[in-house]
Amino acid sequence: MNNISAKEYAASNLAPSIFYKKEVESKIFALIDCNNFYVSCERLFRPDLNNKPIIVLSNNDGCIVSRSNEAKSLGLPMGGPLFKYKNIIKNNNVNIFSSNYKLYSDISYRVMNSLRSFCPDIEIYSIDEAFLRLDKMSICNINNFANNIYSKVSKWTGIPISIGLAPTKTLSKIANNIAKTRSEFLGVCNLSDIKNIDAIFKNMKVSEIWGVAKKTEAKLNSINIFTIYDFKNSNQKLIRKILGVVGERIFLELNGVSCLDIQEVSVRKHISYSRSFGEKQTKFEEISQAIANHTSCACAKLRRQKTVAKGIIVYIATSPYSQKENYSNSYSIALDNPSSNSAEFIKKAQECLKKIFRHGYSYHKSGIVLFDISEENILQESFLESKIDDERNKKLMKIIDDSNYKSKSQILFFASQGIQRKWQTKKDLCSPCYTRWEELATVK
DNA sequence: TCTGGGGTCCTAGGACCC
DNA sequence: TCTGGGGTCCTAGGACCC
Repeated sequence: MNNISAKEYAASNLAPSIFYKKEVESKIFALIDCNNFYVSCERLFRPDLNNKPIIVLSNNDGCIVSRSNEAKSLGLPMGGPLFKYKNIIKNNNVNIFSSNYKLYSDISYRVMNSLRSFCPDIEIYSIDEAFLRLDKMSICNINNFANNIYSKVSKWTGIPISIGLAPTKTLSKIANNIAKTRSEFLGVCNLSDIKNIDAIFKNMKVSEIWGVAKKTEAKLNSINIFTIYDFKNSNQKLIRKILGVVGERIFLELNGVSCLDIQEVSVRKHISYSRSFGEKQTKFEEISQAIANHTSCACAKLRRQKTVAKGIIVYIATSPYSQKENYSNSYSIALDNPSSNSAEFIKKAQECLKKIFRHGYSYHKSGIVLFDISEENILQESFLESKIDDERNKKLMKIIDDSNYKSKSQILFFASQGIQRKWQTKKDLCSPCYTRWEELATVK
C-alpha cells in the first residue's frame, strides 16, 4: 500500500474519505510508553516505595522531572523547581531521588529489547517510549497481541507500561494518553475500537496533541479551536496558513492520514554536552576543567557512533535567574580536518574559552557543541597531517574508550579534566546503580 | 540560597550567483 | 535614463519533544 504524503494529499482532488479508509486499513502503530519511567526504575529495586509518593530530580537536583501518581496528586508539577515545593514534600514524606541515568539507561535497554522481540519494526523514540509498526506482521487479533506485550513486558522487566494503538503516530500518542489516564482501558487502548471517539475528543484540549504546545495552542484558540475535536474538524487550508506544514501534518494525522512513519536510527547531527555547576564558579581554571570534561564526554559519544566533527562551540553563562548583571557568550572554532580526537578538541575548546571568559562574574553553566558531524569512513585524508600520528591517536582513543567502557566509569581521563572537580554537578540523593555488579542490591 | 539537558525540524531572511 | 528576479545555500531563531 502506498504511503500518501501530506503534500500529495493536499495536491490531490480525491475525496478525503477515500484516503481515510485506505490509510486506516494500511497502517497500525503502537506507541508503548513506560509509566513514570524514572520513578518506576527506582521502585524496581525498592519495592517498599510502592504506593508512596516519589519524585526524581533533574541534574544538579534542580527540577522535578518524574513523579509517581501519588506525587502527582499532591500537586507537584512536572519541571517545577524543587525549592518551591519544599513544604509539600516535607509535609507528605515525599521520597526524593537525584537522577541516576546509568540505571535508567540499563533498564530502558531491557524494555526496548523486550519490545523488539515482539516486533522488529521499532523506533526507539526516547529513553521510555517506542513506536512499533504492526500492520506489516501477520497478526490475527491486534488487541490480543497488544495485551500480550502489555503483560509480558511488565513481567519481564518489572516496569509498568501503557499501549496506544491507532492508524497514525499522532493518534497512537492520543490513544496512549487515554490508556494511561482511564483505568477502564486496563493499560491498552485501541483507538479504532472506540465508538464514541468524538465525545472523548470534545473533552481533550488541543495541547494534549503531540506537537501542540503553548504557542500553537494560543494560535488555535484565537481561531476558536479549543479541543481535539475542533482541530480535527477544522479547515485544512486555514491550518496550513496559520501553522505551516507542521500544523497541516498534525491535522492530517488526526484525520487518519499517516504522514509520519517509523524512523531509522540515524547519526546525531550535533552532539552537545553541558552542565550547571554544583556551585557558582568564578575561576578560569575550574571552568576550563569542566569544559575539558564536557569535550571529552562528547568526543567519546562521537566515536561511539563512528563519526567525526568539523568544529566545536564553547559557551558559558551566568544564571538567568540571578539579580546581578548577567553575562553569556560563545565562541566556535573549525578544525582544518574533521576529527574525533579528544585531545585535539580539548585544545581548541580551551582556546575558545580564553576568548569568552571574563573575570568578575559568577558562572552558572558551561557547555560545548560538536558540529558538522559526518561519518568516519568517508573522512578525507589530509595532505598535511602525518598519517602515523593519526594512527597513534586513534589507538590511544580506543584504549581510553575500551577501558572506560569496561569499568563503566571514567577511569582514564585527561589531566585537563581535573581531579578535584569543584564544579561538579550536585547529585546528593542518588540511588545505587543496581544493574552493575559492584552495586547490586543486597538481600538481608 | 536553591530553577536540567539533549535533541529535531521548520522558517525567515540575508548573501550570493547568474 | 531605465536599476530584475529566481534559485540556492547558509544561519539564527522559534517551537516542540522527552
